[in-house]
Amino acid sequence: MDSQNPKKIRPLLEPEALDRIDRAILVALQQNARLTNKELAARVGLAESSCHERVKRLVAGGVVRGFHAEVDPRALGVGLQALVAVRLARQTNAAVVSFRQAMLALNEAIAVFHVAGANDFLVQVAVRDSDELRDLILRAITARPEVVHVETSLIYEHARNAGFGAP
Amino acid sequence: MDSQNPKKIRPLLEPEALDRIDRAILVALQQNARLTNKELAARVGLAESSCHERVKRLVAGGVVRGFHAEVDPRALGVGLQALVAVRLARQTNAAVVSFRQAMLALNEAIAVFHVAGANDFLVQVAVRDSDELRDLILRAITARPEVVHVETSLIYEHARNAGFGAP
DNA sequence: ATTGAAACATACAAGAG
DNA sequence: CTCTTGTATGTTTCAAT
Repeated sequence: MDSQNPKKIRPLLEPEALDRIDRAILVALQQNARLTNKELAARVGLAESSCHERVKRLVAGGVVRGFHAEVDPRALGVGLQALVAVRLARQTNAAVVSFRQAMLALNEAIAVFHVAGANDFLVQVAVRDSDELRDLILRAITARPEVVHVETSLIYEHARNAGFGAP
Repeated sequence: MDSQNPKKIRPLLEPEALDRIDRAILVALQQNARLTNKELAARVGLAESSCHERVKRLVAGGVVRGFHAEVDPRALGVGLQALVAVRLARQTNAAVVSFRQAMLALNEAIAVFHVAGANDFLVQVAVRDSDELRDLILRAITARPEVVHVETSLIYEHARNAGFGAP
């Protein structure tokens, strides 16, 4: 980890810290990304033009990575969710990359965590029922040669924190 | 679990299945919730007014739960994320509810999974550094009387699946 | 359900205080 | 940062199909 040998020249985002208003904007847009600039400006106590500028800066600077609609999985007929903990035989780069890609290629996968700990991956999946879950795990996970251990936990509830980054 | 004693009368969402166009709308809005209605209509091959109606229906019917901005945690100075697996002493309703609420009250918590398996909860947290992580866990999790076991996994990467519900 | 067009609102850019 | 002006763009309603 030599500072003279930077492996990744990352965009460095924002050297200047985000002020109180920026944070208020981020909190508001996390809760409702479809707020009009007008409403947003009123909430954070700014003129519309200033607010508009700030939002543009936050998006352009990569502070805001995107805007996403949250869809109820039950509406898509997949009311059963699970977290599948996976341990690989060896944590080589090739194994990690190929497993990760395979998981993201699954329509049933909602999110993939690559972690350091007892397991290597946690894959959040949504399926119709337990039959589909079993089938998915056997077909798409257990069957992979790099996988040596799988442990499944049904998800009762998945709550997101509304105001992340508030104070 | 008597069917004559339903604990929750849930909205029942949509009895009618979502058609191909609805799904296309959902996929598009998951990837970019800030698509203009105009662009969205063009993508799914509908007139603006029809598309607008459908989106309204999907939101009103609870199929779309909300629109959220995704914020880069590094921009907020919290570049270290972890998944904290927690086991409770007893899985009573009181213990589960109070632990859940306590976790969601933490600004460091991004998401809380209540699961069935070896553990009872998985809490996704974002902190500045490992010192803050240790402090958070000791102060807000381990210290709780209902908690009997905690296991922390650092998150190397958290990838979201773009087109959930595609086919 | 879907449509096109009118009526309304907003976003966005640029310049001045 | 705020205010303003201006224009382009987008949203929303509605009668008709």
